[in-house]
Amino acid sequence: MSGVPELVVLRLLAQREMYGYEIARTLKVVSQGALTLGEGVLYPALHALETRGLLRALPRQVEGRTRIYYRLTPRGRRRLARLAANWQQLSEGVGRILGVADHD
Amino acid sequence: MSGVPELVVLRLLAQREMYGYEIARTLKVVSQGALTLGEGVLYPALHALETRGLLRALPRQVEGRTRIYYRLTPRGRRRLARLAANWQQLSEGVGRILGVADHD
DNA sequence: TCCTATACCTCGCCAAGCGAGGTATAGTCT
DNA sequence: AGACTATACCTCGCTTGGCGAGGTATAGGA
Repeated sequence: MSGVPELVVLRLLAQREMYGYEIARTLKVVSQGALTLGEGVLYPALHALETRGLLRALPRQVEGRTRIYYRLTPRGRRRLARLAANWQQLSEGVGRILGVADHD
Repeated sequence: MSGVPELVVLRLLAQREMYGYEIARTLKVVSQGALTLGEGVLYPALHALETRGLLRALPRQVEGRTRIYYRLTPRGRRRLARLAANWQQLSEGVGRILGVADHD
């Protein structure tokens, strides 16, 4: 219905390349704790997005640790636009329902 | 993650008693088409909500057809408050992610 | 040595979403 | 009479998604 994890991951990566752990941290900070993706959600999501050709994986060695940076592909960018529009719709729709004084 | 169907159903019923078919129609109208619950979502949701004691079912015969009106219970009202707050949180969180100019 | 932080991963469960199909009545149109 | 539309309910079964719990490994500080 909402596809929030996919949406927010794509949105962050539209800014710049990031690796999984970083995405998780950033999400928490930017959303002020309102949005937290557990690793059991995040990593499978990243793999799925890569498989579907929306992300490119760029593994790098940094300070002895492996980081897999992800970069948005053009398809990913289009997908993001679609999902963002959907979210906007949904969000406004729910907003209208929540805000009904009364109807019909 | 979002629990949108449950939220909007409870919200509508907080206004007044309604029956399933009516809920579906109203949802569509009020949300201006942004939000549509198929019957495969709506009816199971209503049954679940009733089982969990958040709704009371009130079957009535109207013009030769059976309508099952639903009324919010006090527990349903509390649940609605909780879900609405959650939604608010989520919605704002996603909003912040979508609106990032840049961070960190 | 041990703990914490960083950084990745998968398995398996449960819940949710949702299309497709089914039943039945009332009213309208041909 | 027959066909079609709108109303009104229902369930089955598939697929997706979310998510906790667990596992591996390195670096650095106590």
